[in-house]
Amino acid sequence: MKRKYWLMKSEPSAYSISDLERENVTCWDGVRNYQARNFMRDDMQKGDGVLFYHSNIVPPGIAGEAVIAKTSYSDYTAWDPKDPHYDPKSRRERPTWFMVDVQFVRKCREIITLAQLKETDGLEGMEVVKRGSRLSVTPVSQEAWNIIMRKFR
DNA sequence: GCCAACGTTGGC
DNA sequence: GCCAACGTTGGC
Repeated sequence: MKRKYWLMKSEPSAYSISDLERENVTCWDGVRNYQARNFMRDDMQKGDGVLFYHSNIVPPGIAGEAVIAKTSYSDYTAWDPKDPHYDPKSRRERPTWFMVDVQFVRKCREIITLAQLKETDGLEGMEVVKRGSRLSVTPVSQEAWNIIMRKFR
């Protein structure tokens, strides 16, 4: 299957690119949005490229590159009443929420800021540059990926 | 801290 | 099934 590309948001106060660098691999738990879940559950394949995006910080932007290390499986944090993302709707026999494993590839030398992304020709179609975009997992086109990879240098 | 945008919930 | 109220996200 052809390699696909994604942008995944995280608040660095909760989990940053440096946390991923230290851990190497992490499970992307806590996603509680159906559209984002569907992308993870149905479309992500091992080896897909990931833009690791820092949200809710100044400045927001792409902080590094990662790769999908494991396809989706049940997000067990939904079953834990003590977890902040606990969801009683999700049953073990019929899980509502899913996660994937994400592996560190590299950090950006400098954050590629949202402002820069908005100014870059060819990235107009990216979800993250659109006004009011809140989806935490979004597909990235091959073209957009290539443009952004050039900015990593 | 503010608030626009958006998703979810629940009464009807 | 509609839609107002509410909660969350996330840029600024």
